[in-house]
Amino acid sequence: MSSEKQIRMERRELLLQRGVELYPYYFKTNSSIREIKQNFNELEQSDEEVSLAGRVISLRGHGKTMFLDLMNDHEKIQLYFKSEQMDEDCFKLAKKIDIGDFIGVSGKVMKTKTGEVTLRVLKWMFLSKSLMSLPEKFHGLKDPEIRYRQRYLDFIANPSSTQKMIIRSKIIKEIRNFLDERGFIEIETPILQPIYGGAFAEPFSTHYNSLDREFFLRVSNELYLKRLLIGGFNQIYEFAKDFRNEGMDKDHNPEFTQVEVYQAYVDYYAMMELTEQMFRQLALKIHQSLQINYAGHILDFSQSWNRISFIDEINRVVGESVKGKTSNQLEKIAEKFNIDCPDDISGGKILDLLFSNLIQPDLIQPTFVMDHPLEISPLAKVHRHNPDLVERFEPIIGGMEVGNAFSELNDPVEQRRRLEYQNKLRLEGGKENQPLDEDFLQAMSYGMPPAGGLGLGVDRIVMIFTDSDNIKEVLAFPHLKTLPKQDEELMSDSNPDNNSPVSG
RNA sequence: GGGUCGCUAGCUCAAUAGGUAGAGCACCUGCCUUUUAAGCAGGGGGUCGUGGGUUCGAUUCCCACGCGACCCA
Repeated sequence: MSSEKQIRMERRELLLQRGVELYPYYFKTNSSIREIKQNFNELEQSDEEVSLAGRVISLRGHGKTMFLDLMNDHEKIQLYFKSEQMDEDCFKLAKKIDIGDFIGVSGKVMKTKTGEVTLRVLKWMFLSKSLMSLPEKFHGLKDPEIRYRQRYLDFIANPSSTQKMIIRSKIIKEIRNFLDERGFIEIETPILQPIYGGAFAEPFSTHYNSLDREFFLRVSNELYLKRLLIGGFNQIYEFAKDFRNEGMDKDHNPEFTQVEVYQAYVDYYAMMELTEQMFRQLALKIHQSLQINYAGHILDFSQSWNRISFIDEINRVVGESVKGKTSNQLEKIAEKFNIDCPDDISGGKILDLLFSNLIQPDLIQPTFVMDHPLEISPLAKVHRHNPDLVERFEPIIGGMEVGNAFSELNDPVEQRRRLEYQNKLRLEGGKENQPLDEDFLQAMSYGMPPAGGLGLGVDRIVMIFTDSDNIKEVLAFPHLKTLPKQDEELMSDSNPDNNSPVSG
């Protein structure tokens, strides 16, 4: 049995025995692959010696010469090793380079017959020896399971995956710039919360040892940012990792990133404008264009977004007015459209299902869906012209919800009523309904300014700007089910002295 | 939650009307001083996702399960 790993292990041992340094502490470079490619002519004329570091990603040996491709910082350059141009031992040692190794080299630039910019190596050293073979050089790595479980291999093998991470970083930076330019300040709020709230979702729970009580990973940071409004901060935002204890699919990861933005003294119309401006700026900075490709469509950010009414759209699609309909009547309508409703579902929830199934998928161009039922929006202010609705909008792009925004409810008495109702539903079994947060209600009693609030799903925005059809593509480490083997290991590691059988 | 498809060498993929599996790249040995999916010659490598069942015999057929992809709810 001689697997490649074993062969490489033996090679490693042999080299170490010979006193070859395989894992040195540093390597000083004086150039980069990009720089060499950009300044090739000058470098060639100056005859200057340049040094580079990187990972060997392919290797072509020719007896007394060899060609290697070196990758660093997602750029690639060819290296040329020639026996007569370096110390004999040095060249012999080069025969021990494996694909995947990190090496440091110095030499002079040249072009090959075919015109490829190449570094003619005069000296080199190992920086790190690899024990595993990399994915195949031509077909690369395709298996989505390995791509996501061993994401580092995906980044080595698939430049488009790397590119998505780079764009993600740019988007986050650009949203920060956009908000900072407008006077917003970023404030971090707790991820571990004694009471969760601010969204419809089941939480992850954990145990806080020193307090000896259950805590929750936040499903939202909304109630904390509102406390900051109460505390006198007028324009605030937070990039928040939120955690919702639910399944994963194409556009859901249980752990996801939102940017939540609050501004005092404005309503949801101001938040719509802010959203439009933000996406315009993102499109220009990321793609240098107000039109971007997504899922075979051209999304146009040059215009004001479409604004449609949640209820009007439902009325239109179901062919009758849903105003005043009981949940039983709504359930019958849903059935007509082959939409299954869970037991004990509320009327508002059914309307939400109708909307997301029948209307949302067709909303490709940027659209604001406005004015949702009060019942499913406990933190939003009542609509100024319709007591059944709230002032709320969801930005929809490419058929996907990318956020949620309100004219924020700031009447403490009404807020208590609404949260008490939510809590009642929760106690009756509504797992996604939020508990009553007395501390938050007390804060609001001191007076909260009128405000517009906006939450945007960063992962989904990145999906749109990278033309990705799956949220896993835009997460560095998407959640996957643990493999059975891993499960066993985790159990035995975490409970080394637990011999008692686990029931259930 | 339901349906469809997939899981074969490190990677990308074949094959078998049921008789213990192949290719390319990668790897090993040798040759090779401008190659670039280098080339030539030789070689090694597989619990065919897991567990049952049918069978003289299962990677192949059946059942269950796991993981993943897509579609539906």
